[in-house]
Amino acid sequence: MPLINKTKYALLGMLSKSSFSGYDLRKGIESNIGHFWHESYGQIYPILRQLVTEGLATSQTETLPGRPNRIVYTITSKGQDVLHCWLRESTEGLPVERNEFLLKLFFGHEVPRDVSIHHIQEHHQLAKDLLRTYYDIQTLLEAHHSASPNYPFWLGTLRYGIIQAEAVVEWCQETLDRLSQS
Amino acid sequence: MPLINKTKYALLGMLSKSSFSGYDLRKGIESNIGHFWHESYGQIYPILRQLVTEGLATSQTETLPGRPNRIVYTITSKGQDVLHCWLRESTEGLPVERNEFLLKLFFGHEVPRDVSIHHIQEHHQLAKDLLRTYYDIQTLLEAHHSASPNYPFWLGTLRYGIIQAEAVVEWCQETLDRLSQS
DNA sequence: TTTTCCATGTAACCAGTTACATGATTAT
DNA sequence: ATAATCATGTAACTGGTTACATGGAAAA
Repeated sequence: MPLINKTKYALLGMLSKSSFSGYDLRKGIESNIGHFWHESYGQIYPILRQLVTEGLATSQTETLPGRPNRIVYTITSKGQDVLHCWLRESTEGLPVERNEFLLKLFFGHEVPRDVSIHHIQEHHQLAKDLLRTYYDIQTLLEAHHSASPNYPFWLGTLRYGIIQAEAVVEWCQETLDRLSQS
Repeated sequence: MPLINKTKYALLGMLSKSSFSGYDLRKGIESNIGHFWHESYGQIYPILRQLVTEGLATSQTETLPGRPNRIVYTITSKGQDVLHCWLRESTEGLPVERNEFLLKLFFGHEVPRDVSIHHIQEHHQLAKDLLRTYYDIQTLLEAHHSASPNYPFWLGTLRYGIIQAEAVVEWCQETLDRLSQS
């Protein structure tokens, strides 16, 4: 059993909603949870076959004329058990991710003040852009999925991103003020 | 030149403040920027020697009786140039980090409602604890470093953590409400 | 007396991305 | 004509952690 590789569960989670080929899984992950989760083909394809050998999914090859074959994976009840078991487990601690932007800011005294100010202004713009994207998604989510049983959960993950991005926008304003006047 | 390995710059940044041994660098990184940056010995020691061969740092071995030898590294002016050059570069994009907590929440409909609620309550507690830690650090920072030229930058990185943690606390309240009533 | 601290170092491993190969089809 | 899409797959690489080895000193 892997220590930190959660790709398996991300794939099982997607397969719990519907059957997918490897190719579609990648796209589905990107569009549904792409703001906090990525998977590359180099991970997806080997692990899908692993799921089959472990009995957590089955595969059927679709042959369509004039198109490449598709291998469609379907979760098994054993796969659902494994997914549910993982979903019940607590996530331990907040993992410390490396933040290169903060690393540069921390050593900001080494370079002229306006260098850091410029970095923060760029960060500010990124956060505002991201926020607008999130607001658009929120509108779409409400319009198309507000009746889905998944809605409160999907809205929850989206709101997480929104609140974080709003906080970053505020921080940029506050910090630009401080660096300008001190 | 490495594509994403920034350990070199983290080490140069620390060395720009003062000379360090590998052992002390680890501790210094942990206590100064440990909330957004980690380094392990497996990275530190090889890269320190690499800094010396690249002329970015020099090393002197300290021999003290009854203690293990220490190898103390000092940044060179070339090392400072390299650091300053990196500090001026823009950080591109916000890297998407994997968030296992959100992954579980996204698939929350697969398990009973109280499972997700429990996860959020735990997350809430973690965020509140982290926030108290940050507030304590803020008090210490103000008391001991408010006159330092580094102060606005160090405060900036700390405030970033505070604002993010406050946002998470708010989100937990909002989301617990929504999941309880819907 | 057992654990922790000091201090350096490396081998083995794990996770993950990138870049490529293949080749037909469809859109620009 | 050129590029993008569909679709699977893998080898090579990079980044990073973990676990261990060494061994004396000081603290619990």
